[in-house]
Amino acid sequence: MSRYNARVVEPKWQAAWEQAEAFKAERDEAREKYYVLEMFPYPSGRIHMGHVRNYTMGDVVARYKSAKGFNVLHPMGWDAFGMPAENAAMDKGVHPGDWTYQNIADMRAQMKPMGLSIDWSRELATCDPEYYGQQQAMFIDMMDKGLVYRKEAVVNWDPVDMTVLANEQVENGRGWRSGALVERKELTQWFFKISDYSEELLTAIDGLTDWPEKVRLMQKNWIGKSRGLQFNFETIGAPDGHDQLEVYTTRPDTLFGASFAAISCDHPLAKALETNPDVAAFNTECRQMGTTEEALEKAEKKGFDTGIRVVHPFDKGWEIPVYIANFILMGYGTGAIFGCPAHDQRDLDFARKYGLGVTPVVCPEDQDPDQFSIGHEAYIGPGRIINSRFLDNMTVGDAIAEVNDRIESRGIGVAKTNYRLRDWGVSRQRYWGCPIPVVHCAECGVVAEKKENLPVELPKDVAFDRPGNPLDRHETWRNVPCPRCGGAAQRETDTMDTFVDSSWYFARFTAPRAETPTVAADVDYWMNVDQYIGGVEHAILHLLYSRFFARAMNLTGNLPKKAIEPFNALFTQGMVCHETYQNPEGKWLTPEEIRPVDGGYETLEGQSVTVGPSIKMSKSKKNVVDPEDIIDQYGADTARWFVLSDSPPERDIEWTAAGANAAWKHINRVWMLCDKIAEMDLATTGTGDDELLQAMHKTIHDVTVNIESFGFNAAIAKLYGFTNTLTKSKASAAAQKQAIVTMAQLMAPMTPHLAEDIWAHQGSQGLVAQAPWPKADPAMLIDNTVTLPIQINGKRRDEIVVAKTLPKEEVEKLVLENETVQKVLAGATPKKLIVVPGRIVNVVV
RNA sequence: GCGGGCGUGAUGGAAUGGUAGACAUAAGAGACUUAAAAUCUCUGGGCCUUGUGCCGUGCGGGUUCGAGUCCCGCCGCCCGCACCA
Repeated sequence: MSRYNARVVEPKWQAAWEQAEAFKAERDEAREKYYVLEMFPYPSGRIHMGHVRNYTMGDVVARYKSAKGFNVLHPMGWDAFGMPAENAAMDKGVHPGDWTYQNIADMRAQMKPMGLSIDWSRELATCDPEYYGQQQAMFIDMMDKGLVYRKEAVVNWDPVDMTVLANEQVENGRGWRSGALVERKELTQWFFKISDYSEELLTAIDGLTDWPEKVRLMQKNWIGKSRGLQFNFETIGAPDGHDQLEVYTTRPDTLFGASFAAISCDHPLAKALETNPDVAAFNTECRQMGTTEEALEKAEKKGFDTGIRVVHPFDKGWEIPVYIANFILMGYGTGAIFGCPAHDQRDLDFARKYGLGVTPVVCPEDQDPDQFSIGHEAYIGPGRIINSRFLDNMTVGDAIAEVNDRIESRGIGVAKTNYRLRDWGVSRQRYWGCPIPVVHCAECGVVAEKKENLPVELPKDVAFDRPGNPLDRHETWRNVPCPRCGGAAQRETDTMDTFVDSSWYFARFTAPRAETPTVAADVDYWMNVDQYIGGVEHAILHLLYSRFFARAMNLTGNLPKKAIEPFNALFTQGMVCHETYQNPEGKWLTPEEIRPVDGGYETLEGQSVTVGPSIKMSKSKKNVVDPEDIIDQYGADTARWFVLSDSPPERDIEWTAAGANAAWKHINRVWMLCDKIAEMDLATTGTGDDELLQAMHKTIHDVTVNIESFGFNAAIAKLYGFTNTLTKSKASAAAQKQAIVTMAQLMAPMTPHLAEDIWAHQGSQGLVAQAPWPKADPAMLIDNTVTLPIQINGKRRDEIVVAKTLPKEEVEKLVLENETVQKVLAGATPKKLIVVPGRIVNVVV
């Protein structure tokens, strides 16, 4: 009897696949293609269990689809630009490029032993000039099509480090390195006009039927279409040029409940008032809040009474105070609102704080309008309009229409559809990103680089010993002739958001070495991505930007019309979690730093260990398990089997040593079974061949259905079940051999190395990786009899076994003859008898 | 704060509105063994009055012959919030 040794077997089959070029994807118009893609990783240098789970899922799909006869494309690349490389440069003095390429080499070396069916010949990194040069070409094309523009936008500014900070680099309003209070600063930045596509991106969501409903909802809410009214108030006491204040509201029906107006601290009027030191101080305070919407919304609502008043559009004598408020965003609507505290919680909180009036103007149907008042909760539901003169007694909808009509007919405003989606700011004041291929010329202005000069490569000789962007101070790189007039000019030193890099890599994979961004024949054949797999944390930004970019690429001729929705199906997988451990001092401990004792753990030094909840694996909590260690110890198949087995793919999975060990034991059990069967004399007869083969066909059917529907854990449960059946079977050698070979095929997407070894051990020809998927015989799936539970008043009390084809009347007769039913009925007739054929019987008494 | 999701035994989870707990882990008992490991077999939601019993899918209501599943209201946890990737 031989034992299964993953350490020997796995590299052997990986070499066999490589030699057979089993996963090389070649365009072949005669075959139907299938494109599987997992979200490509950031090259941090170490793979983690989240990667293992993600790529294993993709690999199951890729190997399954390949067995089903599809021409599969399953590539891998690196999302290689970004801040960590610059941080490493600052901390360790290494060049971001060297650091990144070393990490890529390390991670690739950790991934290869997983046995993924990846076409490595298509590997790319977004920091390859070969890649980002094509991205620059598309940027220029997009400029030509009017999809790119510049405008002022606010950034987090660290006044000590003299640098722009990312939101994650701002901690409690201070820069993470300097500790200085962060300011909001306005810079001229590059934008993509994603807002041109707001409506298109919204309506097209309805066509994404194979995306999770939650992701589609999140995108719809993010785009945030609203119908509203944009109109002008006349102002009293405002500086010159501000005799009107334009506001946007989605609730024009509440206009008679208005008790204040509020503007953003970045609103032109607020800026114009900064000659008043109190206003300047308040605005400065607002600007120290950070730029995230979250910070804005969570912060205590504060306002500053400007002393300016606006006149109610329907009552010349009604003056409303204008506040500068810290919760109004300049980027949404007009950066100014009117507040109706009775029907908006934020406005209500604000009004209570500053002692402003709260007049209810919408009364719920079941309330008496004379008694209805607002306490601590705003009323945002439907109802009848009250306290609103000509609007009284209208519905909310009618009142909105009426106010819109009156405002429009007076020419002081217009009903308008608004979107929450803002244009995509792509400028980053950093070195390690794709340079924006533009030159600033004193004569010609902003000029795109000539395409033949692409790529605009990042200079290698840079240093990070000083704050700021090294591109800004790199004289020879920066000073170049103007592409148009040839005069002295300067390169743009902003680089692109890394989301740009990841917005088209899936298209580049179809022709990764081409000298144009894409090649028509290749994108036509391979696009779209048939199955995209990644974390739900990308539900909005990455996926929405990619949808936009695909449309832009279509406009610039780089992508066919059919690919403007690039991902046919999307699956979002859960995270990998692990228990957390702390010593008595509260220090986090890794799973290697503890050992089990009765009912718990202790440190290797014998200290007691507090076990915390299972949370996402993270370096800071030290609850990480290194995939490399697991693969060394158990082999890749064990790791793959375990990350698929215990939890539904969309949900979080808890990594446990016991679970990994169980997966390993099972792989060995299957191998032993295979070995036992291989040693049987093929002429050996037995009993129960039919039962075994029926179980086999049912397993083929169940596993197939479960893989198709991403029920990998359920597929594995069925394979466990079939292993038990086969272990106990007394069937003939021929039937058992057929069963074990079929099982190898069914396991191949999850445990490809074991499957190959069983396949070879049973004397099958070629590779499982290139064998067709087994087919379930429909005739073998039908049971002749069925066990029917009998419920009495909805509770299961007994069961009967009947022929599957038995008519309903016959079933009813049998049920009424049933002993348990007779006892309960005691001679009476049931009130109701429900027979669901093949399912259940319910007797209502 | 806003948007989205999730919640079932000791544990991970299964279950087209139709037998709740498949499959697996931990635990217990047994077989084999000088012993241990490994392997195999059995038990495996809770309660009591042990019955044709009662309770049980985060909590409270509702719809239905029948609800883990559908609806309403809570609670808890997780993800995203536009410069992390």
